[in-house]
Amino acid sequence: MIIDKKVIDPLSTYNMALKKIEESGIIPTKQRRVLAKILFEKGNRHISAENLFDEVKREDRKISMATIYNTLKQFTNLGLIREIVVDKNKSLYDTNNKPHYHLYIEDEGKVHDIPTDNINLNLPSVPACLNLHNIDVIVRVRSLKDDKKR
Amino acid sequence: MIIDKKVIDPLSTYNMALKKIEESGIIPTKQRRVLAKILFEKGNRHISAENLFDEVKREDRKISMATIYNTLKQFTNLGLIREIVVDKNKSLYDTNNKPHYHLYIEDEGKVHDIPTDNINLNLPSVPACLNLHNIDVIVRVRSLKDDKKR
DNA sequence: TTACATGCAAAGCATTTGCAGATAA
DNA sequence: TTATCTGCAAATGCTTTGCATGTAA
Repeated sequence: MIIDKKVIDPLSTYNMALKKIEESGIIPTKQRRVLAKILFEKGNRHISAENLFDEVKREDRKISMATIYNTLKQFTNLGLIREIVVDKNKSLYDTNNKPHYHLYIEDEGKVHDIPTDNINLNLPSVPACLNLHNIDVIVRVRSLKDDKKR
Repeated sequence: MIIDKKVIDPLSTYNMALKKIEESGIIPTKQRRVLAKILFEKGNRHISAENLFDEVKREDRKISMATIYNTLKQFTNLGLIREIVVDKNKSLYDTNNKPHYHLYIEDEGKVHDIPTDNINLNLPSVPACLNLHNIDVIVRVRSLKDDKKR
């Protein structure tokens, strides 16, 4: 299996995000710029609200959880990031907005991208009364070492 | 697209569940029998803890939410049902324990089964260090009438 | 100046847990 | 009898919200 670790021009992704924020009518405040930087400068990420909070702190800044949640929702609505539902206990946000699937390592809580061309998904067409929104594919695995658990 | 509505011998599914409960060492108490009946007698279902609670009430019984949650977890551990994560706000439990995928109608919160042979999923093999647990495929759709929303 | 954004603390909500009383075998 | 189960109420943990204060343009 090939796990996608390719970083697709992170700087331009960040700049594109900033541009989208400006164009969208919301103010590119300090907080939003800091969060966009963390989200997009390092390439494709799968990050939780709490992780984001910690990374902000690591840069000697502070952004409240309320703002982080608000911003994540706004960025999601702008199509900059995508919420991925792999575990009901914690929302993860995916900065890769190109089509791809996910490999979820359950005992580590880690998510990796799988390029769509690694999965041959031959879906019959959706009925006319329904609007296809997305197809989520989550390959759930466990590290062998933790196999006894659960 | 063919949505699987086929009911696969619900009575025997219920009996198999009862048998599995007895064999597993947990006591087949009144509450567990009532819940197994609701879950398995009507064929394949996708039900939440709250829905279950209401259905119990509709039969002029009462089982506490604590017991419903505990029982759902036990049944999941026995492999009788499977937790499906389509929306982080509510857990759904799937009584169909054969391989299949899901069609999720987002604006209705409804889930339908899709037979695996309707989706051609050609997955490369998983590395030896990882243990394949499950592959979730969720086809997310919206009713056209609700398309303006969100 | 003024609409919009932030952040604190409180609220909300699904789920879990502690524990005393109840029940199955 | 005794281990196990049930159910209440309280606790938990993530997420959202109300609202006073702060900020960008």
